[in-house]
Amino acid sequence: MDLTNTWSSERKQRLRITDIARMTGVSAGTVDRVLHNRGRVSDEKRKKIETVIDQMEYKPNVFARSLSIKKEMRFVVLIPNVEAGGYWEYIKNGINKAQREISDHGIVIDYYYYDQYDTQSFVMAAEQILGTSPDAVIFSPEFIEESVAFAGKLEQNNIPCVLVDSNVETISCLAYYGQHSLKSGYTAAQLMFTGLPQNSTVVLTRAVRTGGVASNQAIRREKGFMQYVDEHNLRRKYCIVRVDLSSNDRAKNLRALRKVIDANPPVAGAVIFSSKVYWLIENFVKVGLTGIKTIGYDELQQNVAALKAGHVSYLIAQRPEMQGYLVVKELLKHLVYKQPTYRTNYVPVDILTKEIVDEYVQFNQRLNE
Amino acid sequence: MDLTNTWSSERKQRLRITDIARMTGVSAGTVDRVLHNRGRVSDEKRKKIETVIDQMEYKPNVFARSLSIKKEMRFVVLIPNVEAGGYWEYIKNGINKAQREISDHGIVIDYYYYDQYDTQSFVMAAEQILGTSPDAVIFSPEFIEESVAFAGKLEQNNIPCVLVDSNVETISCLAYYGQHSLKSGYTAAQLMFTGLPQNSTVVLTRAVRTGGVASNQAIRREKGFMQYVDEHNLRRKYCIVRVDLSSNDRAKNLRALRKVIDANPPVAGAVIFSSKVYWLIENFVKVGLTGIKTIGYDELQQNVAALKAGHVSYLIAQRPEMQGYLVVKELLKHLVYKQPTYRTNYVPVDILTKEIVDEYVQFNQRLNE
DNA sequence: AATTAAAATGTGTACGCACACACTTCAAAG
DNA sequence: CTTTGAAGTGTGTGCGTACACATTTTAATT
Repeated sequence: MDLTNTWSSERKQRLRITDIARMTGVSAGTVDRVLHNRGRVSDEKRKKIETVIDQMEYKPNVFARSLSIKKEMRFVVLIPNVEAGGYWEYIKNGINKAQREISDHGIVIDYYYYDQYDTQSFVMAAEQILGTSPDAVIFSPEFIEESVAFAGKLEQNNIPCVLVDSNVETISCLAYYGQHSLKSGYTAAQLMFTGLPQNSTVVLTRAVRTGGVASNQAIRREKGFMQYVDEHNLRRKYCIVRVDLSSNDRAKNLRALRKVIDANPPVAGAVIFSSKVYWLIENFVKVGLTGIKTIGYDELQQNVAALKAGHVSYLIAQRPEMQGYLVVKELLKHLVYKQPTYRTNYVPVDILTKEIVDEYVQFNQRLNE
Repeated sequence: MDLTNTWSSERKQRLRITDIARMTGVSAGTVDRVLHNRGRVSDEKRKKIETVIDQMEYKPNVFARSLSIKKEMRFVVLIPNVEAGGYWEYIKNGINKAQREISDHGIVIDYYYYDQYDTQSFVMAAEQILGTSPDAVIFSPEFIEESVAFAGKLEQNNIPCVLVDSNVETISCLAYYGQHSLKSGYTAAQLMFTGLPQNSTVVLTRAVRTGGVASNQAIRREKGFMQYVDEHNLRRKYCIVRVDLSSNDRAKNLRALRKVIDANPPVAGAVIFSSKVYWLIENFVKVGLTGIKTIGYDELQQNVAALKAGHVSYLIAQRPEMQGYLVVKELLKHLVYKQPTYRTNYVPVDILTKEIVDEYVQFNQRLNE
């Protein structure tokens, strides 16, 4: 059965449901039932309609489709507290952009926050969210066990969820968007040791919670970094020391840093496995240590300023707005458009230098307008 | 006049045109006239309506809007011949993605191609395009003078145009998307010389047209590269030699390369300022030169293979699908949605290593699905 | 005051899809 | 031969905007 001729002659527009109906001698309702597998159609007509749909490659008009679908759903976002200019503000901006796009579907997004350094705050927020029975949840699994538990309860209640920034492989969710932290750490090492004078010291720093635990991301980044070190037998050529920084006691941090630096001259490089290099830099200035190779993460305004001032050699970035945006879009794809999704989606490891950072930032900004 | 209360109580949905009409005691038609500045509305009512629109931040439903707009337009694309697996195929894939999204508007895209090495082919295609009076043109201004002339004629005929990949600042067009070639060349140099043993040779190669002219992009990249060299006084420490490669005579290229390499030992690095590093690598293998630092451009499959095999040290990429996609979307923004656009839009300089290239490629692919 | 044109405003329909509901057919049970 | 209910099929309306067209109001002119 070749229907191409019947068709193309009458109408150069795109194939509509009513066209298919006319061509197969049925009504639009029947075609609709076939398209959505709603049953209640005789085998004979179903096959005929399916043939036309396939042969003529029917694609629904997305605008009409979106207009007529009214979902009236509520998505909930659970992320660490958003401080102005901090990493999570970028993620949130991306989510906001997606929200603007989908608000016409009748979808609203509610935010809940937790304290990155306080497990209980996460557990309580999660509890609270479950009480409101949302249609979907977006969250960042900073605390592994608690996140697994939360995801389990969501699954029990048939609430789909997606992960952002940090990944926990054992969680069965719709999708994850974030960076391959191991590789980003590996890359940091690559940049650090290329051309670095031998017999010098490299300082690794991490932010730690009370109890001395670093974040998932920080741990994996360091692991990636050390993987490079070991693969290239660099422990023999360099002295690599780690300093843990706490989020509250700045004076103590400065002392610890100073001690390590004084004990291991000459320091030739430093990395911070969290998003606040600019703060590390401030400390280096206080200690009187300048002109060393420094690597940090994320294109926060203050980091970018430090990069452009020459105090930071490289920033490794991870398109946070994109992460936030895509994570929402993925829910839409699944819940509204019923399309398949990928579970694990790595965002690229972006390497920034002072010369190319401006275009990077501007590009992301314009994309997010 | 505060209308918020009147409103929020009756309806929690988004504000519609008919709501505004009801609230101001007019019909939807009048509101529509105000929204689109079509005149034919008394000052009194216009002001009243405008007040409500502003105060209540009316935003049209994009889906309804898109559905009712039927533009029936034809965009024309003029780019260099697309070879399978080549750079332009990526740009085209991005354009295709945009086309899929906007085909529901009734917009079609026609392709015209020219030979990158033949000015006349561009001129003739341009002529031909003008004859079909398209609604907009997307093109890549490889040949500067001829492109300026083309853009001038388009302007005379009130046909908006956008530039992709290569920029010509004197052309007044709606938008340009592409990479800041100077900075990408500068970055190549940075990567090349960091950690490179002194008193060695770096080979720069370019593809040239008949007549010995290199492409805009290649010229600017080399300029950026040499800018870095001069800023860091590297001519004293390194021997930098250039080899021009022609597109047709491969045997000759090999001889030229061999000659330069033999005359300037030891060669420690090589750059190719066009998208076919993999081909340069093949020649190096033939010459018996391996283990040197090599830098090339664009994530072509063959380049990626060479990168992952360790034959290429870095690739510099420029999101070609994104360029193609955004350039079409920019036309839409202007012609259909009448929103303002930016003239110059630089795509980031992406630095790829063998470890992170996979995520980069996959991310782009999924975005382009 | 009547006529007429222009300005102002209202009405109705198309856009294409989704879905509720009404209607028809038909076979099995009474 | 009717009744009954399920399976199969068609009709109609809403989604919110854009725009053509019809209608009413206003102002200018005779």
